[in-house]
Amino acid sequence: MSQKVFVSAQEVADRAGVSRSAVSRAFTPGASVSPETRRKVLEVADALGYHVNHLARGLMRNESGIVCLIVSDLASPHRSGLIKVLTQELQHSGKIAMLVNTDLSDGSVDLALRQAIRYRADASIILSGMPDKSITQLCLKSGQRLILINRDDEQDGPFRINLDDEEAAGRILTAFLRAGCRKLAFANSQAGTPSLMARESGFVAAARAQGLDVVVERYGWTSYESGRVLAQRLLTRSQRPDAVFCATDLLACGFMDAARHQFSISVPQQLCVAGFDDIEHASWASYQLTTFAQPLTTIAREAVSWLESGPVANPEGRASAIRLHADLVWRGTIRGG
Amino acid sequence: MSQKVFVSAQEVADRAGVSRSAVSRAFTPGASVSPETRRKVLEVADALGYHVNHLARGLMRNESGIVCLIVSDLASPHRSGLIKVLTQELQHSGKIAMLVNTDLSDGSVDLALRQAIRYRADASIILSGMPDKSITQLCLKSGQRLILINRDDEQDGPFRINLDDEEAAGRILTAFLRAGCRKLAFANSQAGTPSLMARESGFVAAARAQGLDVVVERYGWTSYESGRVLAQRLLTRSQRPDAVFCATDLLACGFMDAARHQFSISVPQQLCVAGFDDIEHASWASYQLTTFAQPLTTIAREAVSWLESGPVANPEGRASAIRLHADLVWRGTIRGG
DNA sequence: GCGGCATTTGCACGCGCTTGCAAGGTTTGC
DNA sequence: GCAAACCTTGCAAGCGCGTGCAAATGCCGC
Repeated sequence: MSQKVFVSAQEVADRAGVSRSAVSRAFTPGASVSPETRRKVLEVADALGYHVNHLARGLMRNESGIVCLIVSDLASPHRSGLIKVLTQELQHSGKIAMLVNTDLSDGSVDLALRQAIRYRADASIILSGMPDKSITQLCLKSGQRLILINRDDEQDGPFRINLDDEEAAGRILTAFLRAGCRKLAFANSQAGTPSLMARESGFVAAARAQGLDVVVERYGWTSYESGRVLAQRLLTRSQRPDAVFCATDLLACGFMDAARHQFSISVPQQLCVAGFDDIEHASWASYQLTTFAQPLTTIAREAVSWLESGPVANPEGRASAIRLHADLVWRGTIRGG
Repeated sequence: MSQKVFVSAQEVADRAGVSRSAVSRAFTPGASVSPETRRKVLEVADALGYHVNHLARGLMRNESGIVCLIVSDLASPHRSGLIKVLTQELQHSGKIAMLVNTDLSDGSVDLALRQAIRYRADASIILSGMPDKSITQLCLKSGQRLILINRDDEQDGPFRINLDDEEAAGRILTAFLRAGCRKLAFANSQAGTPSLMARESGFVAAARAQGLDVVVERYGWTSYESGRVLAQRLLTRSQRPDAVFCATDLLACGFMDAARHQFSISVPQQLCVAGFDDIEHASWASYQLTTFAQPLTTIAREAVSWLESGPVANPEGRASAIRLHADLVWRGTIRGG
């Protein structure tokens, strides 16, 4: 293929009149090398355009510096926002992100993890889907660290970061009730993701505790289009809801557009709407959606700081998880406030 | 750090009763190995959870399989859409994407390219910013391939993929004129990206050719918020424009929201608007924006197929670039059609 | 001037893998 | 039946680097 000819440490050593080990040490923080030698080496290296080969370094150090991000539906606002802060935080701590898109086939989360193993990634962060238990075990046994974000898994071993979806659902119910709503609905996708289901069941349970029923409708993917379809279904019922909690902002946007433009329902006068994620459009003038903000930065920081925290205390991958709080962002789609 | 203990080829060899070379060959397509040996090896490998170490393989083969994506503003709809198709196509051709976020400091495109060199990436694809010429030369000299997307650079060596922005600008002018608009405006960000500037100058030039003037306004980043500010500036002029070409859909969304909700101007009756990119929201009911579609899939395919096309014909990095056509997506923000 | 110590340097080995080379085994043609 | 051709296989070298170890250097106090 391409004749790649990178400058090697040997060339730098020769030009600087030192041994190859000296070059190696010059690029290793804290190594035993005199300041003057280091300076000389760095100078020559810069002039020659030398860069440490991280493939080889990873081989020796048994630590590649690579962290694998496993994600599907990568173009959705929430996902891309999360990826953005994750890459930022990772780079900040000297690591580099490898991105695996799992949109294609089905068992591809497993395939993605295998890819991570091949490149000897220090860790994998899973944002979508759910790996098979066997492959999870393989990763852990190999010493790879695993982080699940909003996956709410029962498996022990991986580090899990979740939001308190049920609690949020309870809060939004209170807001609906205070606005005088009684005919409640929940609009969900059919994805069946744990966090989506937690929002749903949390909302239903909270309503039931108040003696109220919730009409639950699920359809398709977590997308704008699904939101429209859900509106179609929920707003044509004989008992039209006066408050809808959408599992996601994207659904909420589609829902609102259908409600306004198709059914000429005014929000929030005739219908209260809430979403989840606080994607960018939620704040746009056309939506002004009341929703829950995902603490993206906190999630990323927690993930990275767990990675930095050294070896797992308990060798037999002990359970470890945190649950974060989602702030309610109050805008204009719920009356009162 | 973490005691990573991956299964090695030696262990597989021992268990399968073959030499280490046999294992290596079993995992190399087209290598000289009997079908039976290969089967045996793969079986044992699977049982043991062996995975070829791509760091070591990359070291030997002088080809890591890594392609570095260098990008800023990663959460914007257009960027994330591009990243999505790029990762897809790369994975399809057996490569893996490394993601470098350049949001932080300024010279960080250069830093990103250095990172790509360290990991001996087979190629780098630059979606944002502009690398220094010296570092570009270093990459090329090292045998790294370079792709610039929508960067419209003059440098020879890198492969450049661009859109025909000027031609698109001409087409949108025709559409405006046909709708009876004569008071033209162009809303741009201050980013000064070549493609944004090409849209602007193309539009201005086309208008001038028709004897018409264009009011050009530039402000801030390429964002929704900037669109609102631009609307503020353009719609309060004594001579209010009746047609605005926004350099980007995001700007157009902000512009339209401000026009409607703040100035109570109806689109397209009183004001025609066009954007560029065809991001997802452009098709949403609240916007129905007439815009140009970036041929994302084609861009990604062209990029990857250029990577696969083997060594550069001309050793001294010859110029090589393509210019793609942006389709006009006709929706509801221009009268007539 | 010299022994003791701390610092710096070079040597050589190994990380896990690929691959040229030659040896061994099997098939084919005559 | 034997040589030539082919397919497989193992050996060993080497990819670029980090690092333990021992040798070399420099410094200090006496």
